[in-house]
Amino acid sequence: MFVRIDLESDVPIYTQLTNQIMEGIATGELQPGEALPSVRSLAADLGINLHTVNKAYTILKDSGFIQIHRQKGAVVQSGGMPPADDAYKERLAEALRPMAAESLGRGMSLEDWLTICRASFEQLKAKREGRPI
Amino acid sequence: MFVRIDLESDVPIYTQLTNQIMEGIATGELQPGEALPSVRSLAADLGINLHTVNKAYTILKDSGFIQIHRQKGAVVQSGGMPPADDAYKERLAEALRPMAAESLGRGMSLEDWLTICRASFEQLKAKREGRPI
DNA sequence: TATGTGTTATATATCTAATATAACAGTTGG
DNA sequence: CCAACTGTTATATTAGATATATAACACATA
Repeated sequence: MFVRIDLESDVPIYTQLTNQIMEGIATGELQPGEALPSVRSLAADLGINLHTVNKAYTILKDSGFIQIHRQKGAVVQSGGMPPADDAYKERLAEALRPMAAESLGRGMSLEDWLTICRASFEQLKAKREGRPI
Repeated sequence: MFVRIDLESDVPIYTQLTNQIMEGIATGELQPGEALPSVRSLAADLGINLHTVNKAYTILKDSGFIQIHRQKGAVVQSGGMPPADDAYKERLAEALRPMAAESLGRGMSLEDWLTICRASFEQLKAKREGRPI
């Protein structure tokens, strides 16, 4: 697995896991229909508890990025990813606001800001496109 | 004061406070040299504890957005705001990554993403420029 | 029938968030 | 000088989040 957990980070382990799996899905490193490791095996691999992995899986299931077949395991969503609807865009804008405020406060220009935003997105997109489907 | 606290939010109160004061500074609603309310009066206004306000003030002081004169109170930084140096830009990019990943996963294009990023920044910037110095 | 899924249920330890009091050091206004 | 106001420090308590440890359950399947 490609997951790396930082136990020193102040970001909760289940959040790190959720983010990295989501990133894997976004970049195509994890293909639709592809099986994720079982909660027990991934927990063992990472040296963490089964429930911590389960919490990440549950979050991803609830937001629609994976499916969980009760006796078969977790699988990357194959019936289309959840849409970027208005509700999501609003949540996104809300989350971006404090960052935009701090950047503006530190004297960044709109161009500075957009450069970093663009880089963050393109980096992931490039990863996906450099990958066979 | 312009601060609104949402007690139902899962965002900690001191973080909400920190963000809103930072936003006030970024938009110019709070001018350099301007005094902030004392920890006790702001806490009373918002119906929260003095230490919660103090925590927000301490974070803003440590990051360089306000100064604290021990017996005079908290004042918006007048000696220049902290810069958007490489360390900050790296932290920013790191924080943006999970959001970019989810947006990409949900099928947003680079243009969709940049539109929302631009709007978040411009909204604050416009507020600042529509304000006399 | 044994094994491997996710799930549920308890229990525990540790840390964060928030509150409640109280006191201290130093400035400032009456 | 004295009362009032700053931030600061200290202690204690409550509630919740995070993470772990065990154990058991329901269900499919090899």
